[in-house]
Amino acid sequence: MIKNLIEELRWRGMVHDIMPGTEEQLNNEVTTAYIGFDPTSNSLHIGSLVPIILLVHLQRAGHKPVALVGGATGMIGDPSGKSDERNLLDEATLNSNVEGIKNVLSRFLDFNSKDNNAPILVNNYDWMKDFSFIDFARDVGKRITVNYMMSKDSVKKRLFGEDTVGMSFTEFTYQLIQGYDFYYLHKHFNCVLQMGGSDQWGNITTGTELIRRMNVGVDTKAFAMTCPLITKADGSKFGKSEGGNVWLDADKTSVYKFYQFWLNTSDEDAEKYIKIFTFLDKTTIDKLIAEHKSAPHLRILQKTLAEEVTTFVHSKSDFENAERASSILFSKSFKEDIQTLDEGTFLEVFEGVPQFELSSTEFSEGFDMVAALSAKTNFLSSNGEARRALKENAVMVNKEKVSEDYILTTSDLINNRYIILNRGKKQTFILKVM
RNA sequence: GGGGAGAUACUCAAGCGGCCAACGAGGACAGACUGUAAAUCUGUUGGUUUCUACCUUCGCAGGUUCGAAUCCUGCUCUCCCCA
Repeated sequence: MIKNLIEELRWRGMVHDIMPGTEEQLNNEVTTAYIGFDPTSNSLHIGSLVPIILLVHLQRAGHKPVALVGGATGMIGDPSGKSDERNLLDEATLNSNVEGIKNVLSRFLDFNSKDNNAPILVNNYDWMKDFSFIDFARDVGKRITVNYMMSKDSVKKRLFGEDTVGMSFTEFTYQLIQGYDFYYLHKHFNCVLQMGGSDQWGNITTGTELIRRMNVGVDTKAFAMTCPLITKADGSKFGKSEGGNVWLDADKTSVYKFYQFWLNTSDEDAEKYIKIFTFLDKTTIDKLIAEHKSAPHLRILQKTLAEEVTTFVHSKSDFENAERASSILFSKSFKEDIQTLDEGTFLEVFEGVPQFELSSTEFSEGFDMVAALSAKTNFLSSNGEARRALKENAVMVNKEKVSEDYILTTSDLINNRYIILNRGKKQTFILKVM
């Protein structure tokens, strides 16, 4: 019934720190464990994919996952990993963020399930909102010494770091509030394990400590486990594409872009990511890695990674469209391939590619490249940028390089209607003449 | 409360009366090479543009000057030292 979760996570490279006894606990009985999500935005990006996947692994291993949305903690601001004091969000924003995050989480975990290890979703605002400051100070604050709190890295870094910016009392309190969450879930849901990214270790252990001190004399179980933060081999920040975050929401990051993000993973990272971001078993992954090594130019790892993650986050058909769009846009026989698509398929396949519609009269008046890239369409942020791109020899019309003086005509139209514009190989735009 | 330092483009960071849309570094984007990889080399990195000029930007508001990111006054904010 229960599978060895920790062993599974270990070979995937998803265990960073683990409290002694955690593995035994998970192997002995169905265990309730939680992970918190910060409502700093109204959706989640791929940075939150790891904790989501952890919860799914947890459930698949037969345990009960709890997803906590930090409606209360979001009002405070977690100092972990931050070198600056955070700006506070107003309540309205926070509420809509909480809702947005609940929606995203619901796509991966079925909170309506009736199974006995069904996932549950909680919001810490529900139990924090009526907790008075005095009560909190007496019941919670009294249990933990300031000395203990100060020893946490997140605090030390802000107090004694190189360029200290100081830290407000508000943020200092954060770990206590998060610690209380764990205590609350422990008490009301028998939740004995908190997981999270490695930057959460300090906050999580404050929780286990608090649980022990609030249950003096009782044999209390409380465990912690963190997974490594996702890094990239070249040291740049994981999860950014063309300067922006990669979101789990098709409205914010199109499926095409999402798919492209994973496809562009470097060899070195792909090997690591396929273990973390997919649910493929060890044999399959080992085989893929071996295949990739013998023929790296085929990019089997990247393709499988992109397929698996896109299907998990979006859907099989979304993945198929994104893959088809990609294979056409990057095809050597682009002209022929594109002709084979009928109108409906064309639109479906290129759904995630930025598009602009214009009337045929507008078009026949003569469309120069600056107009097509920016002035009329806003594909690029300014005419200047369009000119720059043209000067850099980076612009293609239907995959053929053009210069600034090129004028678009009806002979450029594909299927009498579309023109594919490229800025570099990776930025594609579609011009639709109606 | 007293004393000192500072606020410059995405970030760090020069500039200290005209030569400043502002050195340099990082990042980002692009070109070449490749495998839509990595590394490397190169270019670009405020806006409009008839490519020449103009417009907006160096914390905020005023002032001095032919002319200010640079000088003066006030304000706001940040950091450091002393009490």
